[in-house]
Amino acid sequence: MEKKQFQNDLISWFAAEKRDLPWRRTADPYQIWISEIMLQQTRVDTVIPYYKRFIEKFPTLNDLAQADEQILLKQWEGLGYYSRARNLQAGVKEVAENYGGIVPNSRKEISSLKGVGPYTAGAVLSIAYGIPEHAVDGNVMRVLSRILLIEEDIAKPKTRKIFEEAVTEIISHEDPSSFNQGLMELGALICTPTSPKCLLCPVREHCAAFHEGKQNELPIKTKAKKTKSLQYAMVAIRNEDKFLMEQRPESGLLANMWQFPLLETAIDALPLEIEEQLSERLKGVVDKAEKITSFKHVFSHLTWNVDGFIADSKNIVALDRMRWVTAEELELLPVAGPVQKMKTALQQRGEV
DNA sequence: CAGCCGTGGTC
DNA sequence: TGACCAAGGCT
Repeated sequence: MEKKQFQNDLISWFAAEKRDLPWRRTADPYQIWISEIMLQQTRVDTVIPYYKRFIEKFPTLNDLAQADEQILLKQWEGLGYYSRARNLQAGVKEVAENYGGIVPNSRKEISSLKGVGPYTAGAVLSIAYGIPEHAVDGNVMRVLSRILLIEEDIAKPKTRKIFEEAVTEIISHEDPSSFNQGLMELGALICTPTSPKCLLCPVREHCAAFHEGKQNELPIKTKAKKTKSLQYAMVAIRNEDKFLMEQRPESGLLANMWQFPLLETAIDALPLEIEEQLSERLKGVVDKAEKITSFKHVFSHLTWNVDGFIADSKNIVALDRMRWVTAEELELLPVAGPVQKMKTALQQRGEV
């Protein structure tokens, strides 16, 4: 491949066709960092409103470093992968304390920050600082697997190294930012997973797969395993105008997010069984349980089948990591998808 | 390394 | 409707 010509074709196309995205209107390494974390495994259209609100709420690195975790998680609510938010804040605090508030500009230092892996390190270094470092994500592996006809399985972790070496070899030293973003933009707009638009591709003369007619066979990617399924009862326990909420554990699924008390159950658990198990756990009396909804929630690696109940209680004292809240206070707690679905069911009954 | 970690869109 | 996908990182 003619390296120089490839760089020119890619960068020229990017200059002409790039989308006008909010994080492309700033040169602030902190704001670019935010965008890269939000974009991990998440679509551009989904990220845009979150990014705008987030930058408005936490305009500077110090604003985020000093933020309350509940406020931060509330801003992240609905985006998913909530450990990203907590790792991001941990990384930002490190920069505030150990780097004088300046995002470090070496791969070694920036990679030591919580939540910053090989991709994000290269993205921030190249986009914010113009340093010719590789930033290999799913787009880049798909695009280069076709251009360079690489037939390694991109689902395997060790394959990423092959692409990092390839990018290091061909990256533009004049404009590494446009080069890296150009590869990703090409993957998003032209060199898509299915039916790539080769006739519109600015670098198709450099593409080995196109010449061989193999663009639809690449990349090679083994399939994911199917997810496990779990059955739960989620119970809105009411005492006058308040509901009992509990905060999930500090690690694992939906860490530190809030939920209505949750009980792993057999399929079609009866209201009486729910009352009994909850009274036992909460050391009080839970009664008048009534099923009000039933839904499925699919996570990346498992599925929750949830029966939603409403129940009464009079003498329950909030235990560790629990709190009685009004409908108004409930709106301030960060909650994930399953609890949102429960809140919707409660709203339809006029309970909140 | 494999498994864990969310959500919403698409075909 | 199920399977796959989208600018990954942590353990």
